[in-house]
Amino acid sequence: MSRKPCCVGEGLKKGAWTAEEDKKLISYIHEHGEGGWRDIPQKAGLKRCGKSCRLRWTNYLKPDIKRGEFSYEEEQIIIMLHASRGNKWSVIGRHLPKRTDNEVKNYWNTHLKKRLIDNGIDPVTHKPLDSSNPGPAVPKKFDCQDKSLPDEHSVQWSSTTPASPLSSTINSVKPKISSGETQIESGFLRCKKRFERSSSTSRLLNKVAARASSIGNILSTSIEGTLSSPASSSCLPDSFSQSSEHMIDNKEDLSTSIDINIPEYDFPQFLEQFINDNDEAENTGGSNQDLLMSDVPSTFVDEDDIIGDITSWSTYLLDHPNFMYESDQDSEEKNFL
DNA sequence: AACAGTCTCAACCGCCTCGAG
DNA sequence: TCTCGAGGCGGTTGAGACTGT
Repeated sequence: MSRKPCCVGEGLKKGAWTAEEDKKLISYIHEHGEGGWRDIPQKAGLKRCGKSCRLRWTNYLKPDIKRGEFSYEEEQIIIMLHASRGNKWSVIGRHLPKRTDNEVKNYWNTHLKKRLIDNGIDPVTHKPLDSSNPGPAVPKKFDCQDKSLPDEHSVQWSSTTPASPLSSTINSVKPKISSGETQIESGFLRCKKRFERSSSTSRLLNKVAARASSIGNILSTSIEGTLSSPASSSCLPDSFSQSSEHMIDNKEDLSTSIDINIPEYDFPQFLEQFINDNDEAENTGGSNQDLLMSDVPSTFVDEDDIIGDITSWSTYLLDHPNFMYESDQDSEEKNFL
């Protein structure tokens, strides 16, 4: 049995909305609120189907919709969540305040997907496209290389540079250097350079990728409230359960209070902490597994406790909601140069 | 200036989910 | 338990804008 299309009707208008129609819809919703979409066209005096009205409202007319260019941070969030959730645009959209799922979907299809492919990353699996080579397949050049930068700022990956799927994917999105290129390097690029100098580059990159992937899972899972069920949380340490409850309690905050444009940026600090923690762990024999060749799946599960201290990890995220955001250039220069 | 090719994104289509009766 | 329908979701389309020649 096939259902009749909802928008079959005599004289129903299709296509682009006019300013007049927008005005009618807005004033009706302001007066009566959302919902009851089927009846709205008639009541608002529109020759549109209810579904069309709903879409127009949610994707375009709603007052708290943010339009325009996606920031680098928003791009990272999209990639991270896409790696862990796939084409769940509504889920991804919920993590981007004021962005609609439709906008996220469009942006992925027209920008990010293309960029990943250009950099040799499969946008579906988030793994290097050259799957015939099981080794450390990587883009020929570090993907954050900005053509506008002087040569000394171009980081070349060596053939042994590791690339877990997510690290490859995230690397593949060139940060947008703000106009004027006064931010000679983004914090991201500097982090990469720092990693290059590190003797444990491979492990670090893989772990960062693994943890980053997990952040996506943690955030998604917690915000959707699945961690609140005893069944799902019972397998986790008590400390994490408490932490996740804390996250759930704050899900409203997470979804609404994060201002993507906040210029604060703790990523360097986070990396410092991460590197220190990692070094400590290695010195004490706590982490001796080289993940260089490991294939961290996009839906990475920390079964082997690679993300050992998940409580402090999630706590860090809660305390530093802007950890991925661009820093003040000066303070960052001090940290990295 | 004119045309063709490409890109962007608002809007549509059809299937799915879930709650009400 | 089943059916129905509203709302939600993801995939796709196509008009208009943009870019290159």
